[in-house]
Amino acid sequence: MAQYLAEVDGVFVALADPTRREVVRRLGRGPASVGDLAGEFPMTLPSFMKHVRTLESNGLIRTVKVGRVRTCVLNRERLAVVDDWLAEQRAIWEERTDRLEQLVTDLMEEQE
Amino acid sequence: MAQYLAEVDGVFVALADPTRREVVRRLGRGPASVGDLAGEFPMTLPSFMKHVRTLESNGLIRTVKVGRVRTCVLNRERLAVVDDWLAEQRAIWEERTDRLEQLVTDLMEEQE
DNA sequence: GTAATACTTAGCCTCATGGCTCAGTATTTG
DNA sequence: CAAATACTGAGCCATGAGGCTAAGTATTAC
Repeated sequence: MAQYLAEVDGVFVALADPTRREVVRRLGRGPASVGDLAGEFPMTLPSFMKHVRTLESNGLIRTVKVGRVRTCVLNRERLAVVDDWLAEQRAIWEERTDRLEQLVTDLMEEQE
Repeated sequence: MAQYLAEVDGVFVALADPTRREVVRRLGRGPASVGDLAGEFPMTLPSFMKHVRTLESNGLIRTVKVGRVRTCVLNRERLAVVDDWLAEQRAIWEERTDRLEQLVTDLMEEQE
């Protein structure tokens, strides 16, 4: 469970960076080499590689090196961590019988 | 659209911190004062307040101060930003006709 | 009206993040 | 085999995030 928490944290942290989210999006269209991916971002290769490693160490992508080219592949199942977290939030909300926040929110909007 | 990107970024950044995710979860059960929320975390009130402000400025919660007590309320709709992002990823994936990554992933697993 | 409560503000400190350069290493290519 | 390619490793640097203390303000309680 502490393990689980660490995993959730890693995934959210990995996705908190716009470059990394863009890599995930790009890899959604299909695998790509580090070099090709890097070409789409305004930074040097070593800098970009850090993002690749972050994504890989948090399980969002997998990579393989063949010859001198490292190919990156999206690990779609990993996005389920985010999905699950959202589902959990919804479940907590749905447990509630009252809907106090709606009331409060409405009151707050009236003040504007 | 740049506006949209900034919003997505803010929400992901806000959720990248475990304390803030926990606050979101806690507020899912109902509104709470800053003091009550802070009591659940091992940090000082000023430190905790920064998290509250981050959540509020990124639209994940709303707060109102009545007398000397500031009450926090979850803004559930804001989680849709994450939901939408995930849906977008799924849509990108589903556009694809081939399923090359599955092949690559399978090949990689065989190597282990 | 004094004291306690519940934040707020200001300012400081440390470490992690994200970017860079420069110098490898390993693979192709010509 | 020499040169180009595609990373990789090491190390530096600036910024910002997240934590702290100390002091201040506004409300409420006694």
